[in-house]
Amino acid sequence: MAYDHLHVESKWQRHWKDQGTYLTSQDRTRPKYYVLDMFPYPSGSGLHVGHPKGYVATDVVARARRMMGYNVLRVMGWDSFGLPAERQAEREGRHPREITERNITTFKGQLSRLGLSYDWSRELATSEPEYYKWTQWIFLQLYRRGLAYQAEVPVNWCPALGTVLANEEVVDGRYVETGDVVERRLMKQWMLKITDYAESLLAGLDTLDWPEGIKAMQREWIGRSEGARFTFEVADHDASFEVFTTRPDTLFGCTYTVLAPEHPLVSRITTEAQRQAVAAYLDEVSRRSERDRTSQAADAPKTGVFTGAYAVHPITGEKVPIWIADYVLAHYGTGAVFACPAHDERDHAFAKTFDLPILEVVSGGEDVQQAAFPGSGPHVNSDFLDGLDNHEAIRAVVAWLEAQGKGEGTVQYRLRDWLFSRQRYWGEPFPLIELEDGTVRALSEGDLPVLLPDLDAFKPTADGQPPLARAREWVQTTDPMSGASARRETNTMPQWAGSCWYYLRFISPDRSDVAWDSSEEAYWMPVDLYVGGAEHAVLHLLYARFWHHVLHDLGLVSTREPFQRLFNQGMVHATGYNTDPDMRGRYAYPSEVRALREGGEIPLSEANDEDHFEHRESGERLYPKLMKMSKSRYNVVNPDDMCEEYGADAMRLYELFMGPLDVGAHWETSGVAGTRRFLDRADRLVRGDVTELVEGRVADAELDRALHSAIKQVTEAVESLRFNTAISEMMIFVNVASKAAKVGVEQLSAFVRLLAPFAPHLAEELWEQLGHPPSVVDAAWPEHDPAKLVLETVEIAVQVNGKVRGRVTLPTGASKEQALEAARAEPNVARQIEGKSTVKEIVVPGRLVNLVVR
RNA sequence: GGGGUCGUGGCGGAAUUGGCAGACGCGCUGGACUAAGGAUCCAGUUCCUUCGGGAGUGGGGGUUCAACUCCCCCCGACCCCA
Repeated sequence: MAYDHLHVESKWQRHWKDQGTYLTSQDRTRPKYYVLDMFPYPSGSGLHVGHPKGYVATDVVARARRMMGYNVLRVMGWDSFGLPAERQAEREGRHPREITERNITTFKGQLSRLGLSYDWSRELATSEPEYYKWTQWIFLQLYRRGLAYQAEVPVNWCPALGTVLANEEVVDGRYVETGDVVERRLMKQWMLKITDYAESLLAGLDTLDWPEGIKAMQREWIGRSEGARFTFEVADHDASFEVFTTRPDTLFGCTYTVLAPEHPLVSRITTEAQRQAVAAYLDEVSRRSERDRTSQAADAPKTGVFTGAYAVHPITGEKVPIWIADYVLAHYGTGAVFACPAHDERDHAFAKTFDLPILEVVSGGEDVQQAAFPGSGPHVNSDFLDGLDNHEAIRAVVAWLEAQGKGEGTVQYRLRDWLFSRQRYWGEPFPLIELEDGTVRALSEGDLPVLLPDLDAFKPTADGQPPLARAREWVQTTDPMSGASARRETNTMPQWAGSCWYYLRFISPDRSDVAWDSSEEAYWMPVDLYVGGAEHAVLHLLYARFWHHVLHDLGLVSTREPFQRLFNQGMVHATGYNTDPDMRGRYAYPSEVRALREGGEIPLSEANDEDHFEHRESGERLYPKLMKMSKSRYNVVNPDDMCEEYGADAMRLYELFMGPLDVGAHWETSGVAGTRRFLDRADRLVRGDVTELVEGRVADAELDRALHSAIKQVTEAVESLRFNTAISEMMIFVNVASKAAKVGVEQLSAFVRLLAPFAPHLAEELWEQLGHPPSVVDAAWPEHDPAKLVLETVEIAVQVNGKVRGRVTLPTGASKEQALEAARAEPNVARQIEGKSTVKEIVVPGRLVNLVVR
């Protein structure tokens, strides 16, 4: 008999709501545990089963920690500003606020059904004025500290969307979301000086309990490199340019220099003879994206053009030609490099292409005319560096440059300042005004929030101004300080802004006088466990850390780092079917797919990649591929359907049982049926339908072993987040208990408490069934007894020459001699070793015996 | 091109970190109870086998009494950086 999940789940969800079960406790005597999910952007398509995987995992942690005596903060909110709502609003002719509210309702409904233990009284949305008031306030803190500035910078401009995009939103010259073409343009933008915090962000990583891979990605993103900066004079001009290099030791191998095409010096130094060629090249370059420019492999064709001008080598005084080439980027380093083709692959390829000289200065490689030698070795052709290795040479040349006042050793970061403005409507307005004389003035705290004005069109204006320029009355304002007329800033903040500090707002979401209560902040911070997708490895996590470091320097938060432990859950995949083997054609819904094997139709669930797939209606050939779930690929599974058919508890269990939390997993709905069967077996067991229940506990070593092993595994899983094996231990307990002649209520009660974080609804029902008053949510977590894990006898394997030839059962703790004696007596083993002499005997207590014979 | 993660039955995945490969679950096969089965229960399920055994964790080599686990080479997948 299957239990009625719809009844059980609605019953307990109502009970929890009526009792306020999940409201955060005000008890400050217990140890705290702040477990946080990366809050979602409430998209129009709703949740699919991949989204709740992390939420279910954190829910298990939160519930178990609560039972272990922790005071748990468990919250959810919405990252609700963003471009998609704005575009949806344009399509539907509604306001983005309306779209956003509708989407939030959908998301919340779907999440609620899963029985997640969120304290919904702390719900927040980044697009609410009560929230973004404080986002603006934090911006003011940054601004006052000199960390926000305006600059004319090359940006990714998307004409179709009428906005700039962040570098990370552009791949291959197109917006990753829509495929719209993106071009490079110089525009005045707000920037945040995250580069000032490069060293701090780098150092902080060492203190964090994060996956090494994510830390490595952040380190790479920050890209600290040590090297030297020095100056080249331009021959016959009153001009010079700085270069940065990590290999100053190869300076004597410099045979030419290269400026970025956008370098300000280019137009000044280009000779008449070269002017036309340079102009043509600049035009060509402007059409290439940055990624195209930098993503060239060493063997990819190099482009560039000679300016006609020469630079003076800072040491030798020789003249070397100045080229421009697009592999040098204007805003990385100094926008200029010296080229040493003998020891740098890109320089080598460039020199080969344009027939420039190649001079070896580090020996130890092959023929440098044929290939660059980037390795180390004694220096040659290098005057005072001759004979030194790379390390010594770098130190010597930097010392020389510094002594001559021509340069210095320096540290360079790849990290660039954060482009912080967007020409969009649905984002936080800047708390800034511009006076008529052009000075920018920050508003004061009392002027916040700067509310988003209501508009009925959300596209940029015809003359290319951001949508907010449409709100004429809003834009035209007066300076609250002087009463002078002023204009409001019409850019808005990027979507990353709101998510930079939401974890702080959850701490005291109802305070209207402060962003957060500092004593509460001191109690709850840092976030003990932060779970979300690895796709935010760099951006969100770096931006949020940056703000937090600044807030810490301002004395506004008590910890240096916001997220002590980070865990990335893997994505959920499902098979998508496309008319093209490379998935560039049209997708088909699984229900439209027919699978054929040897000409006959087989169920889709049995098919593999070797089978033939076609569209039921059109007969068109289809190709299967396991892919990330997404609506556009027609391969999503809706959690509502799972809850309806199998129940939220079965769905929750399957999310975690699929495989390790941190790796991708393939969704199979039949697996949910499996976890549901487990719950049904547990239900029947606790109801006494399969075996006799007795008061107290029964003395049954096997049963106790299964129980205590499950307690141990589940308890460890709460720390390690390895839930799949923990669930299997609970299954084993139910299997063992179901076979036992009788089971004690105490033993079942312990099991139900283990089950509670995973399947909270059924666990409440079973807890009641066992005679306990509600709620199991606050029952004490069981502890395992190591003594119960030891069985009286143990079966060990007997190997002969490394191959298993038999098994013997021994009392636990048997001596080596006993083990050997029993092993030799085992008939099959005895036959195998008969007439042979023993060379070696290996005994691993409780595991195996290996007899090496000849 | 560089770096990282990984590769185990028909499928998802276990394996105390060098000690019985395939736990647990899905699927499948047979049986029981059934008017019925998308319910439940029982048994089986890596492959080959002359039923003695033999082979087996992407492929090849190595270290070891013992290798999914450690080392070297190769192939493949995914991710990140160029």
